[in-house]
Amino acid sequence: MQQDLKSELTKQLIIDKAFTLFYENGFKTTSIDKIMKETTLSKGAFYHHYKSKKALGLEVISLKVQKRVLDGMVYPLEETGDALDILEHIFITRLKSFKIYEKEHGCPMNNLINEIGDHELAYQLALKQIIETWKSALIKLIERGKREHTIKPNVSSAAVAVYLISAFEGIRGIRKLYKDDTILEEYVSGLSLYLKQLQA
Amino acid sequence: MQQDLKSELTKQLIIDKAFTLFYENGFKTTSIDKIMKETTLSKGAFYHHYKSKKALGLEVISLKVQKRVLDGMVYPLEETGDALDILEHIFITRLKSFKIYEKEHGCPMNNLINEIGDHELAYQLALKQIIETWKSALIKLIERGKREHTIKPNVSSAAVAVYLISAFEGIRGIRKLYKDDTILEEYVSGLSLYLKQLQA
DNA sequence: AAATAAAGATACTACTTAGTATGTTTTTTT
DNA sequence: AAAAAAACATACTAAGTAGTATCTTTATTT
Repeated sequence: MQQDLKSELTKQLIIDKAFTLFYENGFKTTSIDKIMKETTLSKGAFYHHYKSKKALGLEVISLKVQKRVLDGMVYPLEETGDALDILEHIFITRLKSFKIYEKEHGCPMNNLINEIGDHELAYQLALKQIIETWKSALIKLIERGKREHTIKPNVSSAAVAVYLISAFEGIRGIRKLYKDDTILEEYVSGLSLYLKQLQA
Repeated sequence: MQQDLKSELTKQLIIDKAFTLFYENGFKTTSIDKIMKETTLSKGAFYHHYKSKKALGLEVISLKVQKRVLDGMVYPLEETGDALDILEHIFITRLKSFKIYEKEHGCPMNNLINEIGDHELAYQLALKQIIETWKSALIKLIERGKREHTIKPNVSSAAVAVYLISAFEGIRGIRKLYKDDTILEEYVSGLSLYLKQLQA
């Protein structure tokens, strides 16, 4: 196989397996050995492509974790239509569409924020960048809603954005503790109310 | 020293040091050796009092972590006065009163929820119980607010309770990524708005 | 085709981990 | 005061950890 392509495929394979193991079992308790066992490649292969576990962690965050948030929570905000409807759709419909697997294991980003968000500046920056991108996209949509008179003008867009993100990440952690969706439905109900009150 | 008192003091010492290390460095990366080095006692002493690290973790949750939440977030809900004022005071004033240390390291309970909330049923149950207690106390206060006509009657108390808890835990994780309080102030602003809209 | 470099494998080091076995010291019971 | 039990200490085991050194295999360049 062509060398640069082979190298790229191997790195992607490592990143994919690493992401899944980090998500299911946590970052710190996932060893390079466990990751490479999943890829059926060797430890030598890993250290040929990455200089350390930290370097891998950063790539997993900036590639896999970021992509998930962008695809699921950011790009959909850029659609056309009523701003509040879009918010409702993303924060509620999407939450309800999660598989049991995703409900059990929470949000990959939030898991990392709480596990390693205060340990290394590099992780902090990589994770913060995702949050900032998300927040900016939310603010942009809320501002549009104000201009189009579907959202009350006298609310701080940044405040609403931060409050929406906080509650969403919070509930994804808390849901892990439960075996059914009651708590999710209560969150959805609380959020619906919140969004209705933003209506112009 | 009297034996049962000595035993109790040693266990308390271990739990205290364990809580701090779990909080600062995470549960999984805190070893029994590190904990016992802090106590200046030996590993033998540890395994005389606890049968495993898991047993210690459960005691830390049900004693230290639970106590913190009860003292800071639950008991104050039982005070007399306007229900919304109490909510505002606890969720806002308290958040602002946190030391840099607590802002940097987030919420001990939320850290544990996200680090080990999906790993062991026993941890899940212990953490869930704290959330349920908190939620019940919030519902009780909101119900009182409705009876006293300070809170709108047509909102679901459980939904509001869950939404408040979610956002609070969420922001305490997210704050870890930042070096200043801007994000906290935006959260507070978003929450203020939310509470005002609950006013009867 | 030969030389070179990248990709990957194997075997290691030095260290950390939870937990155990067995010892000594301190307190309590008789 | 002697015996028993609890509190604690020391030294270990077996398994796991990140990372390195050195090898073989595969692809690229000349």
